[in-house]
Amino acid sequence: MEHYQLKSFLTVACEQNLTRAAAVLHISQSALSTQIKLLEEELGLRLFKRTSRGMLLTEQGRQLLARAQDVLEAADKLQQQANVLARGNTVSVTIGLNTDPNFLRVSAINQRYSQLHGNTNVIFHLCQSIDTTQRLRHGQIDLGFFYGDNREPDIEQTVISQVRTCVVIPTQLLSDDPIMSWSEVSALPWIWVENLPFFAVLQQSLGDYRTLPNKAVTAIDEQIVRELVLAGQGVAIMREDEARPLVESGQVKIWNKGWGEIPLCLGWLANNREAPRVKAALEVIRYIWRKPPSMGDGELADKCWI
Amino acid sequence: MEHYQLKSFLTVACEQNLTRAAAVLHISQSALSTQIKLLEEELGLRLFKRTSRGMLLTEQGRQLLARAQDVLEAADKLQQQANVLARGNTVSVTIGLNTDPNFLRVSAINQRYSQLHGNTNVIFHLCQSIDTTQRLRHGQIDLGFFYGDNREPDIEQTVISQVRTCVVIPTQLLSDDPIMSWSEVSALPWIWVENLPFFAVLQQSLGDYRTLPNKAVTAIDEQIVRELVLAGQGVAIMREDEARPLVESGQVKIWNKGWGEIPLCLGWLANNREAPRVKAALEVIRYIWRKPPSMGDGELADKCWI
DNA sequence: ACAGTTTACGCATTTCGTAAAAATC
DNA sequence: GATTTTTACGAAATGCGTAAACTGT
Repeated sequence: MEHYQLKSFLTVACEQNLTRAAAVLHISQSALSTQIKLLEEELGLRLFKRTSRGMLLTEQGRQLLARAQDVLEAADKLQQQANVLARGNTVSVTIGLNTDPNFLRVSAINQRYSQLHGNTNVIFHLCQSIDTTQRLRHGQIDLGFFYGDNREPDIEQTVISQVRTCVVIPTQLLSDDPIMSWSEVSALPWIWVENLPFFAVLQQSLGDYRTLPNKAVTAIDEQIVRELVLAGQGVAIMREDEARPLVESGQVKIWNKGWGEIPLCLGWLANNREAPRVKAALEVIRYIWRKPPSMGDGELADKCWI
Repeated sequence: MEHYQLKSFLTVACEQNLTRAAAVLHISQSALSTQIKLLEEELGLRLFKRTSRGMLLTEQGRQLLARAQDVLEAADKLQQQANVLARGNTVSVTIGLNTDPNFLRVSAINQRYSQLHGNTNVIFHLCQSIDTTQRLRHGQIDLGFFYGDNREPDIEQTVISQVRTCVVIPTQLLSDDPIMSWSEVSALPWIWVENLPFFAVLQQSLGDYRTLPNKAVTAIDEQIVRELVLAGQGVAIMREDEARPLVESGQVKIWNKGWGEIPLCLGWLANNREAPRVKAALEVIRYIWRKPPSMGDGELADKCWI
């Protein structure tokens, strides 16, 4: 799957016609045809429905086009930032986020950090728990949040908080019986996230129940889990705070035996332990996470619009 | 700039050594060497410093690696979602967001939407104002937010709100004189966002002052603007609500002649005017945006953690 | 019959690998 | 002098274009 294939995919989707798209891309129809064909083969599905009047996106193609555009956009940004970097520059402390910024209180962290250390500044960067170690080692981030334990010799860590997780069941999937056993729940379709250590916790608390859940769909990230749960596609494990609004709107129920707890940790390179920016950031984050968030406080307060 | 080059870039950065990286990638050292060289030439900067012990990321390389990893991650997600789509599926209404979800009240929108229409669900997708039209036309999004006016025959729109914008000046760049004229401000370095129509508004309100600001840096998106402003790299135009916490933390001041207002619009394909999911979503969004957000309400209420 | 996509096949470009040269500690 | 990157060049692979075949309206 190469960049030029995605660009072709996008262009064909726009033009809805191979001939015109080929003209736009300044290549021949036949070359474009094989590009699309190879891309479809690689992805293992049909992106377009071929009609006598042109190429029409399939539903699958429609959904993947959005993702393809994400890739192209990210690549654009890379190119543009390269242009920018050919001149200006910026130095700062960089913090990796393994989940949504609001939950991690980035706004409060930034505010306090820059109050205490006016000259430097914080850059937040999204990255999955699983990548944190790697990104720390190569200096892309100075500190990083991640779930679970991650004992590696060159990385130090501190537990920031315990995150409560729960099993959410879309109302569509509920049986009449209000009480469900693990065997009943595990038989339902599950929505799975690769590389997210939430399930290990559930397994612990369930103890004996060794049955593995029935993985119906493997999702890509937490956001997609939310989409799929809302669509009633399956049961999933979510953070409690994320599940709450879904419960309140009546779309899901929480399975009362499915509660778990997982540590939210903050890690940094042992070598950088004494670096001022790291020490400072660590102190700030510990301070911000000492107290639970509440209305008049932290991330909520400075999101207020009035 | 192709996918395999970025993968090579990442691997070399990880291994800090061409020879090892080549082994990981199952290609020869020489091939890898030329790949990196070509990538550097294309980007117009040096990604690595060559030492006798291997390849070390430059500061520019470090920053670009983060972006490259974003691209690779997006590509991974595309591949994974393709795998998912080879089986399951989901149907829903999709809404494009041109700026941060919290500001656009996605949580409140989702909550009300799913209360009223339990069977469908909302999928939010980030996309720049400039892309909204295109994404609407090709069905990637059913409705989309964008800034400013965008009169096109096949797209209908409604003004959702007026967004107040202001000119923020990092304290580092302030002169002693508390009152600054446009010629003084425009002479400062500016941080620019391609494709964001904030400046047109400023130009209107300033009227006579035709001097163009001194564009020091062209940033890639709003998040980077924020980073660069915090780093004191230049003056920028931001949404008022985004600027407020920066002002409160004393990092920037607002230039009092720089206030502007720009419409936040919601658009949809004229052809889809009667589609139930579009009508329903439109109604919900209008309702949510009728009243200003406040503490007990909407996006803040359901982010509460206690 | 027409507008469009797919397939076949030779050609051109790109990329790769081997091996030698250059650079740095 | 050991380790590592760069350069040179022939070989392999990949993508491209022309032209013919195919498909549905």
